[in-house]
Amino acid sequence: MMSKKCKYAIKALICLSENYQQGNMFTADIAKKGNIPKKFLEQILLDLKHAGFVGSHQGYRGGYYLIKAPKEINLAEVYRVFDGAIALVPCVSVNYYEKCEDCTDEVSCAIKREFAKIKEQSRLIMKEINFKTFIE
Amino acid sequence: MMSKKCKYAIKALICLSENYQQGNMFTADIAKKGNIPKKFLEQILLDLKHAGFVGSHQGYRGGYYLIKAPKEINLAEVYRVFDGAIALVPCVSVNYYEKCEDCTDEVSCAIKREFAKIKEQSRLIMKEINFKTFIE
DNA sequence: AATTAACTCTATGTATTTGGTAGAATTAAT
DNA sequence: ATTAATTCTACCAAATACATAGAGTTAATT
Repeated sequence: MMSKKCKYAIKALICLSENYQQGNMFTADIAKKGNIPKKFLEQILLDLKHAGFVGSHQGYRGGYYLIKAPKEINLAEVYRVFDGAIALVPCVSVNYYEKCEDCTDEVSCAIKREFAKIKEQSRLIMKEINFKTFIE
Repeated sequence: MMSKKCKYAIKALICLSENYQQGNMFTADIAKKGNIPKKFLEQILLDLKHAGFVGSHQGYRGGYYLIKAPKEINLAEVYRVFDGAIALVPCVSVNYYEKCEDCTDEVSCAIKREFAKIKEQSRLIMKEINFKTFIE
């Protein structure tokens, strides 16, 4: 399962995609529209900013806006920011590789072999889904 | 990511698959072979028993053995026992359906629409992988 | 019959993650 | 100067993950 944080992030990005190139949006409005706790959403939008998906204007009448075109943001990269690896085991992750603690021989590991296939399929489908597909 | 419990369960099932129709195995031996904490493995094997994958003999020289043929056990069903839904959002899960708390209109929800595709792909690939594929 | 070595079951414990809140600081248009 | 927004850091409670502990049950062997 995906974390709520990640789901909220996706909802926020959908909101901002619908408003793409039409100025910024208030956190409060995104929160209301997406039914997301405002203070929690603030954190999420900051994360999205640090990750380079959104930009912000501070001060009176400030807010958030999408930097990249909706089509140029895919689900895989957003997922990774909030929930980390797409892979189900760390040893097959490209972006978050870690050796499994219990593993004695990674080369011959059947779990690694099979879960590499799963990861690759998941990665491909999540890469195909972008925020234009969400708002259509 | 998959829980360690689920990974340990898969490792145990691989062990038992390799020993299919050759009598039972001791928890201690599976634990040693899989580098799994024995007491934790005991719980897991019990869960696998309650889920109908393995059988056991009690008492002196007792142990666990696979009930179903390795080919007849797929990854999707094992995953569900330990980590629950394959779906990334509860609203697209068949076996663990729940309405999302923050959802206002499930019918028009773009997240539901897109994540249903992801779930279906994941489900298919995980169903294809069985324990014969693991031991080959 | 006693011993031994296995599974069974329930309770407990600790560390991490998740989901969120609080509040002060900063910024900039009005 | 005021107002209304973002920024940043700290904190907190509940749930989950990852075990460990120990008593009880079972059945082959001696």
